[in-house]
Amino acid sequence: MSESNARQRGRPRSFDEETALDELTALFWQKGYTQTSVADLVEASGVPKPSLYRIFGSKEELFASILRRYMATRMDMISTLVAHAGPGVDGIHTFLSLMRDDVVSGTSQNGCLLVAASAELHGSTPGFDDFGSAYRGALRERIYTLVERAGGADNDIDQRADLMLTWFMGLDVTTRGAGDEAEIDRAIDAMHATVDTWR
Amino acid sequence: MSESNARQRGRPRSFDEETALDELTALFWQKGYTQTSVADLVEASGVPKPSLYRIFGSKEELFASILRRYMATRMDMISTLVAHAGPGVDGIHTFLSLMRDDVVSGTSQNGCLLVAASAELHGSTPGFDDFGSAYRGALRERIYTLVERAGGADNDIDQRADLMLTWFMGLDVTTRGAGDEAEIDRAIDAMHATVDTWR
DNA sequence: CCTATTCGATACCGATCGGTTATAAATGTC
DNA sequence: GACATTTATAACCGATCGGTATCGAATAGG
Repeated sequence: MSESNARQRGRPRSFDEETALDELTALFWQKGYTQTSVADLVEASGVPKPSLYRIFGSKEELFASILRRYMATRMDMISTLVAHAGPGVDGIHTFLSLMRDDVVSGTSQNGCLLVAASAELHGSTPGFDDFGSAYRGALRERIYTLVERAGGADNDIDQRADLMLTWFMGLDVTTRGAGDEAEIDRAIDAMHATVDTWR
Repeated sequence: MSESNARQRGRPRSFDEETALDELTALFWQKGYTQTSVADLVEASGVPKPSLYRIFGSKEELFASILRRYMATRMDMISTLVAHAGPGVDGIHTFLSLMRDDVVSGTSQNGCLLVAASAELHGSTPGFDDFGSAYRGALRERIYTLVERAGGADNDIDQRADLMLTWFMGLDVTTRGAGDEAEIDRAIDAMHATVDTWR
């Protein structure tokens, strides 16, 4: 509570922190963690280098902050999609259509940042593996509620959620990997067809 | 034909090229392309640095050679799995079981190198995106023949192959992302359940 | 034994890496 | 207007990056 508007004395910042975080996120998203240099970050965000380190500590801590922030907004977005999807098998179809919009022409044209980051940093930079499994866990919860509202036996619901979760990560890979629109549509249509058998 | 045994004059090499390639592949596979330095490669493979550059040209060309080599062996392996799987829906179940062995205790515990590489280098290092789409294309051919032998309408076969392809990439992500054995089993069991509906 | 040839060991290169250290420029407070 | 405080500018740091050049060691052909 006492934190907001607490910045009064001293020279004002030349950048907006949220805007800068958006641009930092976009750059990491495009090029990956390792391939993005601090000089790149400074140039793209307009945040001076000493300020970057004063605020975030290091490149690694900055990336961790960005991943946390991204995780929160992405989970909010997926929760919203699930909420808008409605109940029943039709709700899943609606959800898939909404996801298609985001993947084809929305913000997720480079796949999921968390998937890319955990895949890139696994085995070389410890402390980032947790992001990947946390993402899969949070994503599964939302997919589960979506699938649950379509009915079926408990065991079926679990397995359908697991299938859709794994499929979802595969769609991320396809999206990032320069997959053209037709390839993405084939992947999504295939899921549509499978969902149809859940009626 | 005239190429084999052509290396005669000059000081003999202190390393076996195929063995070295295996170790270079393993290192790139673990740490990713960017996070692996040439010094790491030299240390892990035993190939002196000048020899690395004399034979492969550059780090980037070396990685391209390794990806081509990996692609060939991986496709051979998957073709073998498909061949051993046999016809019918049961063949797909067998295929999934064989895949599980490779993912859990085989050579693919870090996921697919091509998936990781194209995801890492996309957007930063041009010329590697093709590997990803080529991999998905070649993989889809093999999955298609597997699914085709289980029967069904042409349209169904196409969509089932697309589903299984996307699922497959998702399994790669799960495998690489420090997914424990139980999580991998859930992903595979979910596919088993879906395949059961194809009878 | 001499030469051509191929490779290994070592040192080296400029560039870039992530990160820091002045010092000056703005602000609010009094 | 003096002062404390926060930020921006710019130069700078050692380390490491990918890549190369030099030179000696090891082989085959003659």
